[in-house]
Amino acid sequence: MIKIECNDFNLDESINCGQIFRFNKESDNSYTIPLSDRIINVKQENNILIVNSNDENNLEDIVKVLFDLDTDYNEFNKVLMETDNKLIPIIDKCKGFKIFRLNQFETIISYIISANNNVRNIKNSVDLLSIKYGEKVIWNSNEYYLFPTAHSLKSITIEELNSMKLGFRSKYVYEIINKTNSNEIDLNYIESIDTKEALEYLVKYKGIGLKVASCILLFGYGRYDVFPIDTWVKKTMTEFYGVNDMKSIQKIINEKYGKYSGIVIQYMFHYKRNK
DNA sequence: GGGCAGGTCTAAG
DNA sequence: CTTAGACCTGCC
Repeated sequence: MIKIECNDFNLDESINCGQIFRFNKESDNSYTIPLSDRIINVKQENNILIVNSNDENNLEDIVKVLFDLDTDYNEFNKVLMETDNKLIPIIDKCKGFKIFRLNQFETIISYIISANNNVRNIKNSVDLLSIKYGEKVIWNSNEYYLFPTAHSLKSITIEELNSMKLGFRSKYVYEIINKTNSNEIDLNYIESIDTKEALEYLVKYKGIGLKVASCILLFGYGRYDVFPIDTWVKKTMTEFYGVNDMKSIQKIINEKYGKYSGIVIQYMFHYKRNK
């Protein structure tokens, strides 16, 4: 067990705002989360995170990266509230919220599945994939499953993906798996290019539109300057600025929130969805 | 039973 | 280049 000090972090809010699909809330109010290579269990007590894992190697650093603990969000929030006073009540509600840094391949697959889908179904499909193809971890005599790697999915068929309730998205996921395995899609390369290029790189693939690509870059690559505009953000923008069409919404977000757009949008998502 | 859920693809103008 | 329809699935 390790303890990590965390200031201005709210685990509950951050984990329940839809950015991560695979987690379990335990009876003691802790959360169990499968990461790329291990299972962690996290509980927050004030400004201390109590973290357990089946693998404590480098655990503190991994948790800090996962929850973006070393980034000072107060600084962003201050600038944003000065730029746009409409954000003040939203940011006030989102105190302690952090953008998670998730496994990149898992993020790509999960957000392709998210298109025109609901959270219950998304979680169900991602869990089915993990149980069937992910590495099993036994910890404290419980069974957990990591999200599968592209390599471990190399022989999956469209029919199997259909049986995991991916629906019309099966063919998209199938293509991403194969192109990742053939190195046509290079997840490390995306790290090296700027956000605009990375968006163009991702939207070439079927099933990845601007929204999904933005989520991949926000949660898989920590690019705060993307803006994944979904139904909730649209509703917030309509409420605040009376605009409906994507072009106007994009323009306002880009001009007002700039390099922090991704964070603002996540705040809006949280604000509107829980209203 | 129709509508909807963190959109995207496709065909048509 | 822009835009309306269709789309798997499960749950309300």
